[in-house]
Amino acid sequence: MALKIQKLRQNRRFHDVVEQLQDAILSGELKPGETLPPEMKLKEMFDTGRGTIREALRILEQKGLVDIRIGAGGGAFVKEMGTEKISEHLNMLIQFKKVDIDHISKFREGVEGLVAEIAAQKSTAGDIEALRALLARIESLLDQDHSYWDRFIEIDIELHKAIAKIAANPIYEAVIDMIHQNIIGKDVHFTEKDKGVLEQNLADLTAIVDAIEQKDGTEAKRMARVHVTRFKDNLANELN
Amino acid sequence: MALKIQKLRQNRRFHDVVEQLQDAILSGELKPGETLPPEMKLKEMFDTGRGTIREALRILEQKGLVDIRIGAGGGAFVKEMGTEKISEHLNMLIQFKKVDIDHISKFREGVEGLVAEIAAQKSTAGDIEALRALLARIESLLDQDHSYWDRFIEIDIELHKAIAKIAANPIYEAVIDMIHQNIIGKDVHFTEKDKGVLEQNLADLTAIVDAIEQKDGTEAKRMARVHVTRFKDNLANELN
DNA sequence: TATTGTATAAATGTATGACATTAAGACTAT
DNA sequence: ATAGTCTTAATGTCATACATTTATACAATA
Repeated sequence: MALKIQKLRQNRRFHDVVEQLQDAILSGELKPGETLPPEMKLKEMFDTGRGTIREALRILEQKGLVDIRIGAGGGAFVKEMGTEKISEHLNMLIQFKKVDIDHISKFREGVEGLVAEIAAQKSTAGDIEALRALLARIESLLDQDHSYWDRFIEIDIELHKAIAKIAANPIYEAVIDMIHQNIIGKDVHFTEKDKGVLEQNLADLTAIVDAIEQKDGTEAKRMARVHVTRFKDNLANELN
Repeated sequence: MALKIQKLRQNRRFHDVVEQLQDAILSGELKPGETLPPEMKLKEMFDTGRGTIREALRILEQKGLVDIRIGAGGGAFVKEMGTEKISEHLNMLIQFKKVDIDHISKFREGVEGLVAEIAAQKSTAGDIEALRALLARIESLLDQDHSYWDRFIEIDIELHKAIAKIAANPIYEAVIDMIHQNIIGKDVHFTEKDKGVLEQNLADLTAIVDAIEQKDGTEAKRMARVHVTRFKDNLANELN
């Protein structure tokens, strides 16, 4: 026979502790905001040394599952999970040169296209109204002094998130979120000469919303992809 | 002014240790394969207790930056970074959010479609050869006793991963990986009566590979989506 | 000669106990 | 009311001892 060997994982007690606590959290047995028992209690419960417990807690903390606060009323608080840790890793991969901006942009292009397409199929009148409100906010931004233009990206992202929300699939939302966290913090600043770029972006976004309103999935997808590509190119120029 | 406050991070010595070691790794000062100094040495170097060092090492390990082996010749080995942690976290995220199978499947449909399309554009003769080899393995599986058929899913996943590899974008690979992690462990078993289903699946996969070989991205995408959808439906029936 | 056993040493894994530090809350004094 | 002070519950850190794992060298043996 093929002799199926399972690499035997090293017996490490803290690993067991992590697993059990993680299961409790992911299963919802321990809800966000609640605290795990204090180290001394855990030490007794698992019948192990305090060091072991602490190593387990460090791992859970690094996984983003708990938040450890010291002092009275402190302890390990179960956290609402988000995408921070994922983008932390993404950033590490970028530093390690395993991933570059182009990879991210290409991925974003694909996913935002899918999302826009689905949103076009599912959108309601209320959804469109919300999107239009965001477009209006961008427009009013452009009427103001250019020192306000940095907020453009923020609202742009809000709009993409709103579209993802319409698609009504939490995985798309999470993935979109992961990508956006990576765009934020790039710290770009727009000057007077960038006005054309921003107007172009606004035109793109408007076209996407129009297509979604008309339930034209194909066009929504196409424009979303065009927009993302153009966005990346501009960002590359800004950072150059 | 807007008063930009930075939440003051709690003074925790192990955090400092992590930072310094992480910098050394990310900057390339410590290269993959090399080991950090042993705990006792680090303890001296940082002038701190061993527990503190160990907590720092646990964090680095969880970050996927080092691999800790015990025994003589062991230690903390700097790892070649990969995308595992990203898929691990994505996976935790959807477990935490209790995303249902249907959302995952719909997402998978979209992403596998994109990946197949890109792979069709980038595939080389060598790539096709590898894919054909996997198809052959599935075929030979079907010739055997049905007790072997459970391995079908494994190879199916291998094939999808191979396609993702051709697309040559680590982010897609990570996402595909996350999806597959979620499918595995469903523990389906095929019986004699499922032969038709498996043959259908094989036909789908063959069609995908054919399309990729002919650089027909549109068809590759279409078939990938069909395959994923059909796969889900069958799985649902098996589990029912 | 090839294999099997054995001793050694180098590293991580674990347990225990003591003390330091932090921060919330109660209580006091002004 | 506000500011100080004490108490206390928690995590943070250090030191020491011992357990366990594993690579390596070396010896014993068939």
